[in-house]
Amino acid sequence: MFNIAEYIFKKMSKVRVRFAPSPTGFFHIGSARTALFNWLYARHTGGMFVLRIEDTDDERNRQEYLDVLEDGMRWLGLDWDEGPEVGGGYGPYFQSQRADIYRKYLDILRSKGRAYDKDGAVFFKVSGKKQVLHDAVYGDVERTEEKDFPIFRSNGTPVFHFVNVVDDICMEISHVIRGQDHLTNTNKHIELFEAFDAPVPQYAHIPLILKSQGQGKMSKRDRGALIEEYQQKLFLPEAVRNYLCLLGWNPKNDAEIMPIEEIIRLFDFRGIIKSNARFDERKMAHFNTEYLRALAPGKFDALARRRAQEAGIALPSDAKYVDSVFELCQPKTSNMETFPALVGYFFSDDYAFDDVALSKVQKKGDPAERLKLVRPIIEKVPFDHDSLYAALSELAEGRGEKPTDYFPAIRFAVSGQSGGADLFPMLEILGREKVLGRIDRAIERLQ
RNA sequence: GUCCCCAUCGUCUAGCCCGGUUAGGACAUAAGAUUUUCAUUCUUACGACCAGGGUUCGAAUCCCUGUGGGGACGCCA
Repeated sequence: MFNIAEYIFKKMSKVRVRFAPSPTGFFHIGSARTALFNWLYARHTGGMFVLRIEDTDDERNRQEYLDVLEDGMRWLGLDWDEGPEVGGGYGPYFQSQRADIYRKYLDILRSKGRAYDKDGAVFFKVSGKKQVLHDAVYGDVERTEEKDFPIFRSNGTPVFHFVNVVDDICMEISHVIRGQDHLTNTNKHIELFEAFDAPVPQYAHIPLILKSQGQGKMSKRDRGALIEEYQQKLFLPEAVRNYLCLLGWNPKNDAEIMPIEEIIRLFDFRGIIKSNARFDERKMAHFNTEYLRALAPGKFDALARRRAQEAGIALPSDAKYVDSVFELCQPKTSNMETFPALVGYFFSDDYAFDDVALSKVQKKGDPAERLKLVRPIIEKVPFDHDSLYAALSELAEGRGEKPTDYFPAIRFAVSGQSGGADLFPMLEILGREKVLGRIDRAIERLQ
């Protein structure tokens, strides 16, 4: 759908936002959410999303750490318009390559008498005036920055507050969307912008993500805190992204699971929440399940194969067999972590008999007895749903029971479990011979 | 310690700006219905306006105080 008004609006957009992480070797969920909100705002307004790397620490193996970050962002679908790999007219996009620029800007401050040396470092002289920050989320916040602060260390390297502001000026950043932990730092930044006679960008501080349990904000060590975890566990990135959108933002219409295009359309500062949000891995898991079940079969198939191989399941060369198993099990899949257990018995006769499952099955009568009665049916009756069900019904009726009374025992014999794929399709996929063998083996083991 | 921000079910939140709702939705939990097993789905239940003062005929909504939670005060970013 082409909307001419929207097209013109986006062409005229001067919005430039940036995500400026320092490569630490981790991609924290809070950082990811900050990147996401910047990206959403850029896409909503038709502006530019800049990725700038704050790599001032030379000690680290930058490439490897950078890869984690870039992989994570690509995985989440957060493509940047300017920055590493893609370039742009405001480079370089690595702070480690901008030393000359920082010296130049330091000279400006010196010439204005706003910078002075102390203990070998360079300090910025604050105005000491009360300032009002007009934050797009928190409204007007009054505060005074009282202490001069260092902008160059005694080893000659520039400090975060300084480089952050200088880069934002150089890159013509129009909106700064960042974590609420920077709210009180903003006074330092405004002081700096004003000292350079540069326009202060529009700020939008977003709430922090708190640990699901205990005190404080989410830290690297908390479970579920790293994007890498979700990549490894084969979460669907769309699900993670969708959940993250709703942590600290709300579309005000009760919608939760929705396509990213819809979120981009609805995203605005008005919907951003002021209070910090606690991370809920259960809700996140629910989103993942929903997305998994709605996934196009071809995509699910690829994911399933990857997970099966990872789990050491030897998939047969018969692609039709594998496909039919995955197709049958997709609606029962809640996550890819436990997926191997869901399908393992389709690919190996060496599957475990689950104790908990067994006790459930035993509540419906002695499974060994039931299997003995079922065996002749499996052996002789045509191996299709209608015939098997009819024969099972007849058997049950003769004993004053229902056919479903026999389901759990059969399922358990064939899969070692009490739940999983639909029973008859499962039997048909496995085939008569295998089912028979498994029933015999189960009778033996259960006696 | 100083400063800043926040405050609705266990959790994420709508409602608040512009006072009048049986305070709505989602996750989780429980029960029931549907189902040819297991699931799904559907229905229902459970469950909240932090406290105290104002203002008002009337306060979740406006004001103040307290309490609680979070954050910032680094030659970290």
